[in-house]
Amino acid sequence: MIATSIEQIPKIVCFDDSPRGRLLLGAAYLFYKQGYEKTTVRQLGEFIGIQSGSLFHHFKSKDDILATVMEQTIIYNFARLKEAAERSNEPEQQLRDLIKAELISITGDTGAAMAVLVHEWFALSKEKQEYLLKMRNEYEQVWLNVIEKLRAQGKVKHDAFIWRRLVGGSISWSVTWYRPEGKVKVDELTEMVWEMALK
Amino acid sequence: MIATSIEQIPKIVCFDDSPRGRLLLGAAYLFYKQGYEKTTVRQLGEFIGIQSGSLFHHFKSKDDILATVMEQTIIYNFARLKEAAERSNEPEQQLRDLIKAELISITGDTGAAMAVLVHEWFALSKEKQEYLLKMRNEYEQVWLNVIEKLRAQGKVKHDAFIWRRLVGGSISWSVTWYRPEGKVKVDELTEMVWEMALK
DNA sequence: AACATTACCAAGCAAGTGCTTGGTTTGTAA
DNA sequence: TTACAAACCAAGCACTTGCTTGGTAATGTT
Repeated sequence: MIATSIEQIPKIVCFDDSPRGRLLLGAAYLFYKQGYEKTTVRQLGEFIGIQSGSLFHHFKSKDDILATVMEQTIIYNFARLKEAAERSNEPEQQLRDLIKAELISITGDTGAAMAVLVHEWFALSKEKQEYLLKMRNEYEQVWLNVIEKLRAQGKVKHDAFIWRRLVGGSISWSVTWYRPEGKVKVDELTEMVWEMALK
Repeated sequence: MIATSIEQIPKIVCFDDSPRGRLLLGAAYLFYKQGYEKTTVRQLGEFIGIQSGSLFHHFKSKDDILATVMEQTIIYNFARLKEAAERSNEPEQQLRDLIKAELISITGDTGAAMAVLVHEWFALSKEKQEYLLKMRNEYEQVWLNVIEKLRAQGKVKHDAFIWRRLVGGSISWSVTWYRPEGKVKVDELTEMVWEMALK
């Protein structure tokens, strides 16, 4: 059910394979599986194969580890979202690309890290929340730009913020049930969300 | 920002005003605001005005407190959902009533308790998860019955489970942003979700 | 070969954790 | 008034927590 060492778990693209990167990978996995509070520094140390005290050579606190996991996750997925937005000039297609990009972020290669980002948000100190929120706002702006174009074309009628939140909810919630190895493929799911959002 | 005693917080209809009920109310509030793991039995005791040890006269473990909060929340909101489903025979109207009922559960009187239910799910022991999952399935069945009727009428085309999860995601996600005292009223939000779901 | 930097270990401290124990107070009903 | 259970207190036990300290090994650069 739950892995006991870092060799048994899949890589996450956000983290390189330096000692520090492996530490973050292990942390993301354990925080994902057990939650931040339930994961002890001793367990994390054992998981990646070092003494618990040695963690604090790389990071100055447990909280700092969490914040770094989240930061790298945001940075990576922000880049992916922007890339998706630039793939087309046609807003309906742009929307499709954004939906798919976000679904992949959440259910695909960075899924565990994204789950941590969503789930352990308020385990963070206030200052670090504030810092990460700024990055989050940039991310949301990519969405809002596309939505506003759709509104200008009369294809979205409601308030852009609320609309985004409803659609974002559908997508984010998939972390609780979607399994990439199941029979529903990401492209199908993308299409379903897209239809709900626009029709 | 965060209350320091139980008199300062709003009541939750799931819990009566016996000593036990007040304990659950305080627990729901603190678990909601801080998370289950971060809330200590000492803090909970102080919050409701008794010694931490006295909590264990009412419940045999901290885990047991959490499970009871969740159980009562499910029972109450299951009743509310069933009531909503029985308010009409016309599936489109039934759907509207279900959406509104769930939005009220999450954003209204039982909001904090529902947030705990969603957020702290895997802080529970496996056995208690299993027990509560049975109740959760009954709850979902109410939804699926209505969706199947809509499918029979050709108003929903996709798989019922997935459709429910996308709609449920939009609704559940509202816990992260919706404020009842804001300008958007529940009826408007209900309408928006309803349109997304059906059109 | 010499040095500097990075990575790590072994041990442990101070504080906090859930929960137990043995006893006292409070409310209720006969 | 007596009887009894429910509600609670004061103290503390056994254990775990994040993190620090002073040192050693590995790595890379000149």
